[in-house]
Amino acid sequence: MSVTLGQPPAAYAPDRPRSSSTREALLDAAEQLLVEHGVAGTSTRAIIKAAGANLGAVNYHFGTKEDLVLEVFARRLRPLNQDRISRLNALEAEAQEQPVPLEKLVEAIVRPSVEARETQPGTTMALFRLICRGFQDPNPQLKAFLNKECAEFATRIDSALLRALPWLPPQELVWRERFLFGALNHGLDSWVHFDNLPHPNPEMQPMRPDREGFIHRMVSFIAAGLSAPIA
Amino acid sequence: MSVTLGQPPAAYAPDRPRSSSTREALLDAAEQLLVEHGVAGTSTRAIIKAAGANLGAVNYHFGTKEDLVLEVFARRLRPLNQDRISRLNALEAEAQEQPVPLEKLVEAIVRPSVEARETQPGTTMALFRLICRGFQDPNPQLKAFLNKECAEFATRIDSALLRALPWLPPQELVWRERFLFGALNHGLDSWVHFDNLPHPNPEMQPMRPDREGFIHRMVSFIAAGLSAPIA
DNA sequence: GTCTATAGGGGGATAGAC
DNA sequence: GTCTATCCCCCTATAGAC
Repeated sequence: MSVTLGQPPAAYAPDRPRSSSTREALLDAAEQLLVEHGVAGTSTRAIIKAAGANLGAVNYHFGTKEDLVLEVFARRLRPLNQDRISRLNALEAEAQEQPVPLEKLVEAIVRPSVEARETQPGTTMALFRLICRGFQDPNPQLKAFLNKECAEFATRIDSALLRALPWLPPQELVWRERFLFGALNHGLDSWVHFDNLPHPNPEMQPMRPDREGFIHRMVSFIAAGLSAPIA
Repeated sequence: MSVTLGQPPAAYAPDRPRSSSTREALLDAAEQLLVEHGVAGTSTRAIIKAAGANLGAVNYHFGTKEDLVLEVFARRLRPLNQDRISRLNALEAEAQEQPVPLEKLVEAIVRPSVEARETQPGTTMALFRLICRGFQDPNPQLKAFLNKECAEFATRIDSALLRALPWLPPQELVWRERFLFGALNHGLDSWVHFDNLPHPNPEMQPMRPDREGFIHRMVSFIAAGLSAPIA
């Protein structure tokens, strides 16, 4: 029952987005689906379908679904934290042994997240939403992996903040940093997925600030919180 | 091949926690599993197994898995927001037409979350973690449902905060409230699931404050952030 | 109200052809 | 490196007995 003999094997989805390889296509497709549906809500089959690949390719390139998911996170987190560390290096070089001003440090945390779209080709803002959620994911392995990826930057920012806030006991900084990252993650999520739902109070109908306006608002709130007097 | 004829039908898990009904058992079991594994990571079968019930019971009492999940949230959110509104009423009565001080308002937001375990019998602290994650769940229906459940309190706290911060444009408050709830959710999550992982800097090895200490730290940070000067 | 049985659809992983 | 076929599992929802 052979027909049209000699026809070359056709790609299954000839108009799928072209990536440099199947591996990249899988990562790109997985990233978008994870953003939309979360880790537990995304199946390997959905990923391969969106990537125009097949089940075997996941096993070949990543081993398991979980390894693929971790690489999706790592691919974006590595340059993000590198950017943060570079900014910290620049600030500390500029300050010449003096403590770096608090607002500058907070900006070094916040800005790379907001600007990732521009500094990392292919990154969508929605990606950061995924990272935010990852830190609260029920899967403890994912949480541990993300913490490991951020460990170097975390150590650096800890000591810089302690120098900027010399009157603050280190034990207090630990908790304030957690509030900081909560505000950052949730605020960024709100900004990226801004939905102009009608507000009961028309005066408070939210407006979406531009990038610099958003960074400024975030830095102001966080710097004030970090500087709060202690009892 | 019948054996031990006449033996009464045994419960599948005779030592399971006794609730007032199958319905309550399902809600209790679902709540714990949702906290541990998230919405997409929790199956109806896992719920019925933990509750010592059967698949039909879910359909009978709730209709679908999703309806069960929404009721798990609603059962805890209703009294939580009632508590917040009651505190707000008391503060406004006490202030007699004057604006309520900012710290008092923030405490009315924070304290019911932290104290839910005591004011709502059966509530575990972990439950709040679930609610926090629900607001970032990929399922938009869940997010919309939670927003609806919190709408009354949200309206009330908006106007109270605007009175306490008369110099702050309402448009600015909108964003600061989002930072607020991010800090609250993430901070509470850290406190409830405090894991004493070794910190690279021994000085910053975190200690878990008691309930009042935690509320105080949270209120200080948030009140300072809300009061930050505007450009 | 409670339970069993079953329908009907995906799920992850892998073996082995090409 | 890529793909198909397949194993065996778990999923939700429902029909209908008790």
